[in-house]
Amino acid sequence: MRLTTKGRYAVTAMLDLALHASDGPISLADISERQGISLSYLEQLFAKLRRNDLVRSVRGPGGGYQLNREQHAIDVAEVIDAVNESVDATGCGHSGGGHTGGCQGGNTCLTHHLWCDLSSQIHEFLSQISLADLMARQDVQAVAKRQDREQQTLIDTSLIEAKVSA
Amino acid sequence: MRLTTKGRYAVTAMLDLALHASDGPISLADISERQGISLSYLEQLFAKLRRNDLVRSVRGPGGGYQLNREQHAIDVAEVIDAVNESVDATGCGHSGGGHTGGCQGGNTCLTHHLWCDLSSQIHEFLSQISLADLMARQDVQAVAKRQDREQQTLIDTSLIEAKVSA
DNA sequence: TAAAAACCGAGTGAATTACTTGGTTATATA
DNA sequence: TATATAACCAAGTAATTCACTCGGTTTTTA
Repeated sequence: MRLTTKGRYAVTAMLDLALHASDGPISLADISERQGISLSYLEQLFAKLRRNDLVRSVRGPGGGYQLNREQHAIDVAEVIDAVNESVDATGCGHSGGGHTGGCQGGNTCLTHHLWCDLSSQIHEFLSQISLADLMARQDVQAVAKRQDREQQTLIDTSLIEAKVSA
Repeated sequence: MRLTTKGRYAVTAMLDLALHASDGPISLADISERQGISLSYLEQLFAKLRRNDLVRSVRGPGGGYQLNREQHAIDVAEVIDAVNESVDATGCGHSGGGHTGGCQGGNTCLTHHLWCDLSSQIHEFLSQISLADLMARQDVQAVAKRQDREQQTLIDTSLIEAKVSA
């Protein structure tokens, strides 16, 4: 279980999808705008999310991505695991444990089991939080509301600019 | 609380110090041999550990490093924090939380509080584990015993080689 | 037919990791 | 007092990852 900004981006994007689920398919351009993540990076992340059956895509105009399961049936841990899929399995790290490398020559290192414990601890924590849980949080609601307002402002502004240039 | 191999190396090295505390100061060369970590890298890590008062050094022949506190008074979290000391404090991440960056323009991102929760969860877990706790673990005892045997074999071998070349 | 969107691959600058090289200083011991 | 040991220090470096850019193609709707 690697914990990097990559996984955070993925969870943020998935949560954005969940929050706007009622609007039909959501384009990555929308998510990019709202969450401040580059479009191409989102494309890479969603390719992995799609491969892991966490989202489904609709192509063409009006298309975008949708959650492939109910919001309470997707947990944070699997979102992070999906984008971190990197099959190395080198060293002593029996895949899944998260502790790959660090043990020399097939021998477990001193702290091997500690990291395994920690890894499962983190996994346990994150697998008990679903997208539905996140959506119910007050802080998430507040941020989401602000982001929608900001995006609307952007749209209005560009409409005005379009009229001015016409 | 960043979790990388860097922190793991540091904890492994500190645990090695704790396990051989009765032998007086331990040289980094010994730790390097036993734990398979490069000497210079250890030097860098121990410079930070020393700066954080986790170890003290003895220079000259027979010198090395010793724990600067009792084994039960040093926990895993502070060892990791010591080697990860990188004062950025950019973005929304109020230092200590661990979630730096990811929030655009001073605004907290959707999952800001989630990562703060997780970070404190991990910190909580690791701060409750002392070097003494680690030493008491059976798996650690077993690995330590094997490592000492291996090192002794190396010493014996080089002694024989020295005699042969003489 | 044009535009919107997913899909795809290659490349890139910045940061980090783990390490190497090549020193200097301090100190115990022969 | 000479020598070896070991901490201490600074610079550089290959490999990896991250987050992103660029330049496409394919599918689908209007």
